[in-house]
Amino acid sequence: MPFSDDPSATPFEQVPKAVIGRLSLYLRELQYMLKRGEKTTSSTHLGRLLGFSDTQVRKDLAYFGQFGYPGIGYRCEELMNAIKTIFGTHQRWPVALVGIGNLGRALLRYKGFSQQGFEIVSAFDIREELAGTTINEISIYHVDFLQKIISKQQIKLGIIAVPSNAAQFAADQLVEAGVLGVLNFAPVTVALPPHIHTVGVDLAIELEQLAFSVQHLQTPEAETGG
Amino acid sequence: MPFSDDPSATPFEQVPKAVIGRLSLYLRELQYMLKRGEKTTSSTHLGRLLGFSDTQVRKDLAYFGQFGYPGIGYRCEELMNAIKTIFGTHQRWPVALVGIGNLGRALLRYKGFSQQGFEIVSAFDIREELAGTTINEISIYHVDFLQKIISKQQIKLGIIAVPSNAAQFAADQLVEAGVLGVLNFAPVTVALPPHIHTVGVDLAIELEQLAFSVQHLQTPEAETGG
DNA sequence: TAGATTGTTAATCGATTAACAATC
DNA sequence: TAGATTGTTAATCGATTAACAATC
Repeated sequence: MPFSDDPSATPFEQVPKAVIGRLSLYLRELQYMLKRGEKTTSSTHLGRLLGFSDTQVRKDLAYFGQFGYPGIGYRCEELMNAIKTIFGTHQRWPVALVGIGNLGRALLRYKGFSQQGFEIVSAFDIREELAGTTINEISIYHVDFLQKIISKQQIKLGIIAVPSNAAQFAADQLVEAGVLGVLNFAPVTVALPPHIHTVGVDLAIELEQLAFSVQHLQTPEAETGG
Repeated sequence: MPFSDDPSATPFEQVPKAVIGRLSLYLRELQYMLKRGEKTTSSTHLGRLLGFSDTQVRKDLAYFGQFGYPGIGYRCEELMNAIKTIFGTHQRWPVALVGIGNLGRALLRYKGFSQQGFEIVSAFDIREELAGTTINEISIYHVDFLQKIISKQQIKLGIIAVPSNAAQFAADQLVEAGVLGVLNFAPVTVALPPHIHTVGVDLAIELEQLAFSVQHLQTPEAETGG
């Protein structure tokens, strides 16, 4: 019964960043396989679904230990659980959201987060009239209470969905409240202390990448999947 | 007056994919600089804002030609225009949206697209009751009319914001209508012909990446910025 | 057994960085 | 001029791929 504290596992810092991105995709596929009642899969099968080579799938997983059975492949449920453990999403992560505009509202109602082990537990906006209301049973507070509430709830992940000119302020508030990871949907770079992790998602940039490819590239290999 | 058809430029197919991602970030920063009235910048300055080295900024730009002035740096407006030309966003791209749920509605109201040269010109949903309505002045049609409308409007980029189980159908429809690039927000991998470009944005996966970093990584280097 | 498939090593390929002459 | 900064080459570093013994 191999696992992520396998002696053959590579220290996490030495795992290429791209591997972590693909790991999420493997997890997603495994979850669909399980829904369809599939018990086992293989590196070839998983790779074909996602546009990667079988070698790459095996190598990626090998960074974390030995999960497969020669001659058989991988047991879907076992591998899914192993990957969830690597991400820490076998347990629930409470998340805070700042900014209840169009995008913020959509995020509050998005089903996909809870399916992957994340739950937005509190939301904040600067507009007084939103304070005290709820969306999808999630309470909205005035941003003045952000620090107190987030530090009390020991929330470690925050989502920024405010206008660009408020993004740095929102990020600073989150960090002061003890958040360690920030998912930033504002199309602006925020400057944060070195120990804080940031992922930026700029919706227009995603289209830009696509526009470049469509114009200039002939055959797309596997493009960004997450 | 250097430009992207510079003789020193590398063929687009040989440009590393990661470079294109960073190019979008350079463009975004340049636009903010211009708003602030800054006339010139340098590879060091641009790099520091984004967490890249000056060498990397210069090397990235060098794939496309010579845009800088030794001893001076880069003229913001000139470089911005050059990058826009590379992306093709000096002209407007019409875009189609499929799926008017929470996320679709947010995308219809999102200001960021038009700022970067994209415009959602038509939207589609399977629910009869939405057909004929508009959001943000964008007409919503029944998905039965998707092919006719998109091919007539010669739309080349499509956005998928439907539930996972409808994503493959939506993608197929878009491709049949002549779309060449698909931005997919459904948390599922869609299978498409080899000449079609896809970018997948899975909101939960972004949080997963963050969760991994927060748990296992000490000092984040520059993380995904777009 | 034969066929399938793993985990791992070594070889290849690609991307980043350091260094520096050329330029303003 | 001296200081700043580019574009580019060569060296380094990192990631992917091919090959294959081991296993079921």
